[in-house]
Formats: sequence, C-alpha cells, structure tokens
Amino acid sequence: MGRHSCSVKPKLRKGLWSPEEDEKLLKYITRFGVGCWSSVPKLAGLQRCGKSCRLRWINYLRPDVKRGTFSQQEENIILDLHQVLGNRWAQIASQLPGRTDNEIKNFWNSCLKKKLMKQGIDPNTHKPITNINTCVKENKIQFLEKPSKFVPSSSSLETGSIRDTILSKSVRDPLFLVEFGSGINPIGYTSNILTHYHQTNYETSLPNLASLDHQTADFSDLSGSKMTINSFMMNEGRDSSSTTNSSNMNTSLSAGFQPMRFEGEMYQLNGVDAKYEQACLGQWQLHMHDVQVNNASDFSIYSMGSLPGEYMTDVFHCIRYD
DNA sequence: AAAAACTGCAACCGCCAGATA
DNA sequence: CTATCTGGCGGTTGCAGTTTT
Repeated sequence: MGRHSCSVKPKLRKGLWSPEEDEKLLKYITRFGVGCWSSVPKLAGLQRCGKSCRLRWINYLRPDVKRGTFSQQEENIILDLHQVLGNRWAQIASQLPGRTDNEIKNFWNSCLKKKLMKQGIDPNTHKPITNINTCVKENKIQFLEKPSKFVPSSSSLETGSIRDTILSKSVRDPLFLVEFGSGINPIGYTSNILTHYHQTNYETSLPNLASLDHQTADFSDLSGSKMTINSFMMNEGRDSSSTTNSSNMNTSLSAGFQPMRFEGEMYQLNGVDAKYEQACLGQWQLHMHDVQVNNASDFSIYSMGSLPGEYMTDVFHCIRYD
C-alpha cells in the first residue's frame, strides 16, 4: 500500500550514525541541497533509508540546529504553546527557531512533564491534578468504612460525613489523601503523605523537597490517638534557610527568601491546637509529610487563611486501594 | 568495585495526508 | 478512481552515560 517502512529493506544500516556517515550526508546536502530523500542514500553512498537520512539532517546535521539546554524563555514558550496546541510538536517547534520537534518532545517528556507534575499540574490539561471526585468515580479509591476515632472539629465537619466533606471540598493538593496499599492496615502505618497549603492563591503544587525547613510536632487527642507531623516550610522553589523551634513555633526565614513574619495561629489538629504562629509576606508553602497515623482512620488539619478569620481545612482520610 | 536502576536523547516505527502515475 | 510514493508527524524504543545501591 501507500505506506512504506525503511526497515523492510535488507542491508540497510540502522542505529546511531557514524561520523563517516554524517560526513557523507552533509557533503551531499551541502552540494546538492535537499531534494528527494528517497534518492539521497544512493547518491550519497549511504546504506540508510531516505527517511533515516532526512531525520538525521533535520535533527542533527542541519546547520541552524540549536543544541544545548533550553533557556527559561524557550521553556515558557513551550509551556504556553503546549497548553494551546497539545502534543503538536512540529507546530511548537516552528515557534522556536533552531529547535526540532524531536528535541522539544524529548524535553517535554523527560523534563517539563515531571516539572509540572511536581507542581501539581496535570501536564495534559495544564490544570491542577485530578480531584478526588474523579478518583472516586473511577473507583481508584475506596473509603474505609470504619469511622474516625477522632472527634471532628465542629467548624469543618458539622454537617455531613467526612466523606461528604472530602467530596465537596475543592482539592488543592493532589496528595492530600493518605493512601494505603491493598492489605496494609492503616493503623500504625506511617505514610509519606505530602500536602501543602498555599498561602496566596490556593494553587496546587507538589512540593519541591530539595530545600526545606523542617520541624516535627507530635499531636494527640483525648483518646490517646497520636500522630506525628513533620512539617516543612519553603518558599516557592527558592533556597531556604531558616531556624525553627518546635516548642515555641517561632520561625525566622532568611537567605533567599522574602522576609517572613509569623503572626497568627497556623493550624489546629482535631481540636488540639498547634500554636504555630504564622503569616508571611510573599508566597510560601507549608508542606507536611511523614504523617504517622497510629490509631485513626481519618484526621483533619486546619490552616488559617491569609485573611483574618479565614480558615482553610484539609481533611485527610485513610484510604485503601483494593 | 560491581550491579542495578535511572535518565536523556537519538533514532525508529507506524500512521496519515497529499502528490503523482 | 485507485494504487503507489513520499514526506511529515507523534509515539515509542533502545542505547549509552550517569547515578544509586
């Protein structure tokens, strides 16, 4: 049929191009220019199919091919265009002089995609990663039937079940769920949950754990249920340096940060206050991880919003995959 | 030091659309 | 109109170098 594949023909070389082959192709194109690719191998003395020659020229030998790391500007252009065009690499490449579709595709798959996901952005839609409603609809998760041993705070859970609360809340953090593999008893299980609270605009973002300020706090309720939260504070990917004191929760941040000042209650755990003074100038994130659930199937964390009296609630619920 | 795992990237594969016989 | 050829494209693979165990 109308399709062809160079691999069908015998005796043709495949794989990486040798410097000699490059030289032959370069010499040929330089002298005769780009024409009918199917005749190039024969005329240039190459044991390659025309398609392979074309690709080698376009992606590597072409004199205007720009190699090396992508600049921040190029990265931004790719992100913007991908949001509009999707995986139309050739169209994206046409807006970046010297860059090939293959190079952009590779850059996307190996770098940008991961970067977006770390920020909690779905690389396909460029929107915050899937919310719990989708997970529930797709039967990816299942709520434990066992009720919480914690008494939910009246402020956030006064109406409906915890499940309802979770389903109705707008999910800001793609990893706000405590997840357990099938067969794992959540009681006594230490997860590596990561969550965050984004002060300024509630955008979702996965934490960059490269630079963190760390502190640990233990909490327990009246029934003796305990959890340990190691919290990290960072400032939007910038290097951070801080000193924290878990007893008085005063935090000072310097080096690479916009100055931060703490002046208010940070969060409250199931009625147990964690007198964690906070507030800030500029963007910041709070990450919590290593949440150890000793005796609870769910718990909640309350964070204070940027406006007086504004509270944000994160409800965590132990979930089991089946 | 060696093996395993990971990563980046060049190249290949299969499909498609347009051109041509 | 149909068959074939060709170039273009996006998805995928596999190699080589690097990092981790």
